[in-house]
Amino acid sequence: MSLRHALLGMLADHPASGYDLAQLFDASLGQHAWHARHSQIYPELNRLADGGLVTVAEEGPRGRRTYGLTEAGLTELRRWMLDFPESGVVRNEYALRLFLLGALNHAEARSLLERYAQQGEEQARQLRDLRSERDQQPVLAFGRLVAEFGQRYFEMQLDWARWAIEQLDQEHAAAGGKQPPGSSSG
Amino acid sequence: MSLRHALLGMLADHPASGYDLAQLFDASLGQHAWHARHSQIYPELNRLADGGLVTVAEEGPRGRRTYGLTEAGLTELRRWMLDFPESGVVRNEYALRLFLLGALNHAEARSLLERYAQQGEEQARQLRDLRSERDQQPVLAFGRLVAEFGQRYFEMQLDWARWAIEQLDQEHAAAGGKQPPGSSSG
DNA sequence: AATGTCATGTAAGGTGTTACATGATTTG
DNA sequence: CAAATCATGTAACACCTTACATGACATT
Repeated sequence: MSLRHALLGMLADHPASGYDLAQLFDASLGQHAWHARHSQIYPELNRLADGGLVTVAEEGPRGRRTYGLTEAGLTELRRWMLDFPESGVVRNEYALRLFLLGALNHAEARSLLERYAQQGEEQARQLRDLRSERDQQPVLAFGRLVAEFGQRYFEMQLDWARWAIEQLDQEHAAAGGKQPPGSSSG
Repeated sequence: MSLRHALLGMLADHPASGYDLAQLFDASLGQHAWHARHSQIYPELNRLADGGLVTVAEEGPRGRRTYGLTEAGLTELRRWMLDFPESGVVRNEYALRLFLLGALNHAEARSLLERYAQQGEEQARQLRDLRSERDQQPVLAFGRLVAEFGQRYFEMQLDWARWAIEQLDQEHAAAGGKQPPGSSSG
């Protein structure tokens, strides 16, 4: 049940409404860590409130409810954060494609890897730009650390993709450009 | 619907039974890309067979059915592989904890980051060892590329975690060791 | 006044996990 | 022959997405 802990964690940083949290997922957490829609967020916030882990800190216009963490909520969040699991949920559609690269022929695999390289380059640049805007403070308290992680991740992706393309080209050349899809010269 | 493409992709490498595929998820794909249990795999294989994307290539003892890809299955797999989505599914319980680091105090955050460092070190070493066993050929055709990706990923995680610990310690020292949980000096 | 954004909710259906269930074959 | 592993399946429940639904407030 990572959704509830994601919500608790965001509220630990600062009080927010379900609407705010949905936007935070879209803008920040959702690309790399976890995502949820408002249809999942609102019921979960109500359950958390029923369980006494969060509380309505403020009511605003249009029925807006700003939630804050309770002591119990913070305790539960910390417990979960420090309970580092042997194997946790990891799902990544992009990484999945890498694992299955063998299904493509040389040209196809190359084009896929080039998109990985391009994506890595773009995203790394975006994060670098974001960080250089000194007046802008991060969305979450330790956003700086996370942004650095993201930047390093995408730089790694770029470097790796370039390396992988080289490998592919070498194998292709060695096989005389006749290598059928699925065959590998380990 | 990434599960079906994960299955198609694994079968593109070599024919396998539902049992084999479940083991492949556990041993390889599941840690980084995608995971599924046998209770999800068997029904999906039957649906894929009904749809003509896979076919029973061989029947063995204990009702074992070895599936292979059909032409239609390979076509669908390639279509999906090259249809690089703007935003795909990414879920990562470990990365989520990083985003929420602000909920912890200095000592707690430090201990979490140390575990990230340790995990990065161990996993990178494992992959390095695996690759140095020259006689051992990879599980999937392009397993070599994926292993390299994994190794670079975990090395990055290790380096980043060490850097993040330094940052944390510096902030802690600057705040005179009195920094309450949740406050950051951006 | 119309349009856009803010704000919350429910319902239906698809995806994924845990638990239950069964039996064949292999190994010690 | 006992235990482990191989091999497939179903059922109940939890989680997540898409679509439907409503209304308040802000902007033009």
